[in-house]
Amino acid sequence: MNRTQITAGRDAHHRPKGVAADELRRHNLAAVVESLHLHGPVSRSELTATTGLNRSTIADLIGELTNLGLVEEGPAVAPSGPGRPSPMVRTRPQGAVVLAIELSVDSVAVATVGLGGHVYEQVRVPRPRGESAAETVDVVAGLSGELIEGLPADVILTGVGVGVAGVTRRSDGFVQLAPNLGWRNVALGEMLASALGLRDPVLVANEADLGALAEYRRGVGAGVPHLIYISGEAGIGAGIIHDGKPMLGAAGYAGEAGHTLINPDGHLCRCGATGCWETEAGEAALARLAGIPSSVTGLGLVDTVLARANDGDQKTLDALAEIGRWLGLGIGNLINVFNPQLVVLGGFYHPLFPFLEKAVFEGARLGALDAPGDIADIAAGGLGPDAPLIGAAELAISEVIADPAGHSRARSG
Amino acid sequence: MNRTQITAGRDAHHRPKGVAADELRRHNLAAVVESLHLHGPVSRSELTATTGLNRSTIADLIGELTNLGLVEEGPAVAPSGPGRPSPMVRTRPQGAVVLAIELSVDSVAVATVGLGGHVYEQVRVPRPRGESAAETVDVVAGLSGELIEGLPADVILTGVGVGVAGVTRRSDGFVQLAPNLGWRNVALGEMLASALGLRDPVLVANEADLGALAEYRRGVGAGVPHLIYISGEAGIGAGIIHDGKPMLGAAGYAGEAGHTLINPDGHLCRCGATGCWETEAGEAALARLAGIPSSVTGLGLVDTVLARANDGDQKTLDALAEIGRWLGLGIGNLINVFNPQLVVLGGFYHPLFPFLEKAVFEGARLGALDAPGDIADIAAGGLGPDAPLIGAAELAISEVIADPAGHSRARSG
DNA sequence: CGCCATATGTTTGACCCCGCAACAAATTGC
DNA sequence: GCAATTTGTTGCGGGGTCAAACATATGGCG
Repeated sequence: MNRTQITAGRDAHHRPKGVAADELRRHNLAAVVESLHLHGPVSRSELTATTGLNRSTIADLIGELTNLGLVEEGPAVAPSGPGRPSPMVRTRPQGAVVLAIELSVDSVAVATVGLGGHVYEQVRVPRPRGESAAETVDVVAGLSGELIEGLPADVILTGVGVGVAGVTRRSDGFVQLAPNLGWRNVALGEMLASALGLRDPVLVANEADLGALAEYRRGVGAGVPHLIYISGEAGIGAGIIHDGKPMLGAAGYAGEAGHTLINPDGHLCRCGATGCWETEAGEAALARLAGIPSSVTGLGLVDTVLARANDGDQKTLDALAEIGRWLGLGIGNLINVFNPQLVVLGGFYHPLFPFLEKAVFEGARLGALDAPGDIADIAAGGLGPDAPLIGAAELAISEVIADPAGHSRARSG
Repeated sequence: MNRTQITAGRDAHHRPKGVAADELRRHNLAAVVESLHLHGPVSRSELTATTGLNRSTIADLIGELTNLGLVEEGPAVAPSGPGRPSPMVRTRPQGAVVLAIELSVDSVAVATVGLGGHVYEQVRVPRPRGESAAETVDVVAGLSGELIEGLPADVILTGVGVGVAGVTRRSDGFVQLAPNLGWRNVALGEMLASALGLRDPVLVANEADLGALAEYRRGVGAGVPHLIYISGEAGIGAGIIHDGKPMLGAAGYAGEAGHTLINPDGHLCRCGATGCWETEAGEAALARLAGIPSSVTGLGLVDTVLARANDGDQKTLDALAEIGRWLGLGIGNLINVFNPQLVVLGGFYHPLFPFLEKAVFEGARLGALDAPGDIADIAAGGLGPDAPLIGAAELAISEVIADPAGHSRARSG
């Protein structure tokens, strides 16, 4: 708590800004690119319908985007009725390619992804628990170099997105605390920028926030404007999409739900407190209740539990029911506080979902009030373990989408 | 939890909309009105600076707003340097007046408020606990009629805002559950609309959401874009301002933090669950711990506690420390999840704040992670018990601000 | 008191962006 | 092969903002 810093924030009084005509153009260009990026190729005439803009305006916008190399037109397909067929418009992936990086507890992954979501290449390698930030950055830089080498010659690299399992400041990619990676106060954004040697900005975000973004844009939550993504790795993190936009809080720390108090008589958390949600519903709780040594973690733990559960081992099933119950109770809390339409389970909850489902729903039903509970669903993620990686790509691509012309200008200028 | 309804939401896939030129005008008119509404009179030249718009554009906008009766220009004041003095621009309160209504547990209040925040008149009367919705609406309609009668002849009434201590659906003002008012499934928006007999729309919102809005616009949180307002009445509610905008969730239920689980071994809540935050930190907990009969509630309870605390009664002080601790722990949870810059305490926490402060800060420090905790402050509200009432006015006035020309058109057409 | 410097309101013209209407083009169906 | 239909294309007009030139209102200075 800080009684003085707030005054600084207050000086930045909200002063509504006016907007000129070029802002209009930027907005409309972004609307077209976003639509194509998210929903794939559509005909010109469909674009006029969905955007509400005039035929001639759409023609003009597409012309500009074509010149920018972000979009191309193809032949019309399946002219279903009478009338002149409308050509299909699609993104040009090579017009804007980003490097996506995920630094997770047990693995790191790198991918090259183009506008529209085309994945050029993707690799994932294991990461030893306890590896230092410098070492991990080295590994990632190596992988990134290879992937960039492997790209076709005509692609334009335009940004880097990074997901990391820790408390991350958005403004500069500074990782305050990543207990499960064993990191603290790491200037990850800077380190990666210099290790990669690219002139593009490096955007660093929390893994759960990116999982949420990915599931919202391309997963089970596609088009659901109010959703929460629960990332179960060593700890628990939550990413929140509110009204179609990531909810980040003042500095980007929002969603640290793993360390909310849910059971004062519970177990000691590595954050120093007692009874945090993740001590009752997280990986450590699962190992503890299932009677598996705490040295078995990550994928090893999941595989062991999954094997035993499939064999019908009662102790394992009970353990899953118990952490499922706590998981559900915590989800109920989040439902009360955020009123989402959907809660998406990722991380190790994803493969275990069939065994957790019943207890999770019961716990959530118990914890949530009727009104918000009635409109909330719970589901396993649609993108599996790659959700945060895809989210990292989306994060970087969003910069291009937000200002297609400005971005290209900056690149050629 | 509902496994089917979500598909309906998904059909409403986010399709980015294009924007035409008139939207630009609306935005800029709104920017000017909002600036004047929030920050009071400013000179024309200051407006050009803060909005970033051109001198000539500002002149044009002010001309239109003057014609609409929303704004007027006065003589320049205090020309500090050389140069032609710039006339002051201020809101014309009578150009858009709203009726604000607050339905609280122990009292109801009504006010007439003009653009810029000018309060014409304001009344508050006690409300017996247990009064039915129909009875309360009757009382409020009577008070409203008197206040509207008392308005000057030239004012233009333009909307109604209502705050109610319950789980409220924003779209139609339907109150799902107001346990502390004793209401359930009340079509409050409709009832008030017909009882008032006005043609203006009636906007109903949760009391805590309006408290947050009020403290953000005119209270201790003025200009702090990430804040949480805690409303301590019979229960606990939270209103969230995120990035300068109310965070409402999918249906407007967001912020029901009073019923988040914080102590599984705690007390039974009237919501049916055990160990909700409000059973540990709410009014009932205070009475229980201070040894005051549960029949003493609301203001009576606060007065009793305050008197005893001022006398140095140890049992009362201990009770305050205990609920302060729980309050702080719950605030710590909210800080982790929302990463706010400021947490504002309202309702009965406001008068008791001096006795709660120490324990609240300790609890919050314990519950919050370092990173979000370092940038969060906790403070008593700046508007006292009237915060939700002022918020109700702001809610209704926001409609005018968002589209000044359109609103006037609708009125005269 | 008159002049200059300065800041700001006012007017005019230009540009950008979008919508509209007329026309041209491409397809279906008869 | 022709009408109906849908959509791309072109030219025009209007709304909105900006930039520049001009007009106006002040303070400072000699």
